[in-house]
Amino acid sequence: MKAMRDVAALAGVSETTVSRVINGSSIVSAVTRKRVERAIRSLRYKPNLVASGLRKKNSLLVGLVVPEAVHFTFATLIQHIHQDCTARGFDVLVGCHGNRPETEERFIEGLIRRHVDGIIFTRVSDESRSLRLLERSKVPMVVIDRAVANERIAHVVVDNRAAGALAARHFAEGGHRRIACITGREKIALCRERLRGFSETLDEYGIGLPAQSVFPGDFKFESGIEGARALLSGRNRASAIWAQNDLMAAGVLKFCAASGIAVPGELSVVGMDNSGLSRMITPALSTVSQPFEEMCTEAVGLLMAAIHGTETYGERRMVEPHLIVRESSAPRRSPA
Amino acid sequence: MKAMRDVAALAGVSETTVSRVINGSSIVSAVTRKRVERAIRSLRYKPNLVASGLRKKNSLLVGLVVPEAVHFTFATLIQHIHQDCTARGFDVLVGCHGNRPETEERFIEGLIRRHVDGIIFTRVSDESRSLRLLERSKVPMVVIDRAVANERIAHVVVDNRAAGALAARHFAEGGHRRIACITGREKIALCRERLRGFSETLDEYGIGLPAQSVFPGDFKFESGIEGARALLSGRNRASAIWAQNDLMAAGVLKFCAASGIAVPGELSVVGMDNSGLSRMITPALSTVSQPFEEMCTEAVGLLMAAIHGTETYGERRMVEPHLIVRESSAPRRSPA
DNA sequence: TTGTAAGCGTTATCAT
DNA sequence: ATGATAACGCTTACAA
Repeated sequence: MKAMRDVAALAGVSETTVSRVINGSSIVSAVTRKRVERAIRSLRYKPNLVASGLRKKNSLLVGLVVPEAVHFTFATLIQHIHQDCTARGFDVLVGCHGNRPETEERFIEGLIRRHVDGIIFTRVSDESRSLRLLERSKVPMVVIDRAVANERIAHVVVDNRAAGALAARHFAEGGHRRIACITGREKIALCRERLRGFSETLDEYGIGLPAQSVFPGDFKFESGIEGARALLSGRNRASAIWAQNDLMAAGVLKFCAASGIAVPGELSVVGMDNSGLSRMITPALSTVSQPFEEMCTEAVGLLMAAIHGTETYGERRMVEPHLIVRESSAPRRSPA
Repeated sequence: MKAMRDVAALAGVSETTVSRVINGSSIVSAVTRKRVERAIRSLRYKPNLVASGLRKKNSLLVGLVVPEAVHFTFATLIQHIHQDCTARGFDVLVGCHGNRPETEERFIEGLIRRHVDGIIFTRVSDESRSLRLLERSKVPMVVIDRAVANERIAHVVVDNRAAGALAARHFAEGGHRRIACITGREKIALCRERLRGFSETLDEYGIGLPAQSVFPGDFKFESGIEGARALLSGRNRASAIWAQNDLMAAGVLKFCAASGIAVPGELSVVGMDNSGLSRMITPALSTVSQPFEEMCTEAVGLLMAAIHGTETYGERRMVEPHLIVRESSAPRRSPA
């Protein structure tokens, strides 16, 4: 691979001058510039980012740590964050921690060794151990999607309480009274927030949410099926279920299809995420949409600010979810 | 950030010795080793991979270039390749080209500047322009999933002809005679291969595949809907449709649900990929499964061989698809 | 077993 | 406007 030295030799100038031409850093006469540019082209010279990174103490690299890649939410984060980062000249190093704290920690440590310029981060859960590691390392970082309130870390989240409220209000205004919820793992703060918003809004309508109407799921399709089985068996079964993500809501629909329960005739179902899935299944899924693109833009914006020296500790960006009503939810037909 | 020099000073040895302790490269006496290790811990020293990479001429970095992240196939590739690479000590730089040749080229060029150790690559299409760039740069690389026969590049593919054959045989043996196909973009060789396997297998059964029974889709959900509309309208409509991916097959099911066409009663549908979606929709989708995990293992294996100096130009690994029959396909009920 | 010195390919500083 | 030189943080001869 050709180096700057070769270009300098061919152009008959010093390496310094070549560097100046490439970086446009300082004034170079028009003639030398032409000569250097010609030499660069003819040698097909490509600057070595490793060397310049070592010297300039940057890497033009952003580390993105997510739980997994095969998952609508995180695939979407990868997509948009990648988009915004490359638009600003940064490449993206992706790490999946598979919800294992050790893996998360190992990965973060690797990013630090690699001197990435910044990190965007969806943690395993409240139990994540990487935080102090990161605070010590002084690498600019932004937490996205799974944040914990009152931490001294910049973070971007959807208003999860509002998300719960949207679903609750939709059901309550539709005349539903026997309302249930399938949650994600309790160790993840946003699941508690969503449930809180859901529950307190039902309260406002004078509708209770007894413990047996809350099924503890894990964000996976199968737990939606299990949740539906639990919430729809026995007497006094639910007439409306909010699943805290679309995958579990799809599980509910699957259970209903298999059990001959009409949706939305006998049961209204709402999910969350507005994943591609929600348009594809039948009936099309009503859902609480997260503005992922906006979240990612905010996250990358915050990170870039931090990279350029702005203090962002504890900064919080909260974006608003909205309800998308499709076919899986409807007002209650007959009175309770 | 602490450097080796600080460790050396604290331990009272030379930087060389510190390096030796860290790399285990050469013999160090037990006592010095202890001293150095203690110094490393107490300073929380982390080796700078940029500096060592510059010197050792490696980066422990693999570039993975795919069309997009929000897509079952490519998300799966990201997941497994990431898994296999990190297991071998490599981090993964992900780039999405969005099926734009310029973006693809720009991204590849960036990877070369960054001196990644290897590249795994799903090209835009047969029209991709990055190939000569890569050949010149001598960066080890492996093409996955969208390969073109007879290129002097290592590649890993599923046997796409066999995939088409599996679907065709399934329909033919089920007594279907009016059989149709929704393809992906013709510029992608694997779509032509799939169609070829499908068509020639139908031939073996004495079943024709007239041009109007082949709908040119684009791998997206919507084109599945359009394809179904086209193939199921008019007289003599298809009794079986193979969509070249699950997304389009889901579109077909959506169209049927909306049009009151019973699946599999009136129409059998088979997809391809065995995406998560296929289990979730109703009826559950029969599909031709690609062994992604195996493909990724092969790809990473090939790449690592190349990185370690083995010549892999033109090497081809072909893995076998298999048919998964779920609810969306069944033998024809009544005689033609 | 340990250390010295040179070098990886850039860029920053200081001269000229 | 251009160049010489040192430095970024590490590893690898080579020497001791």
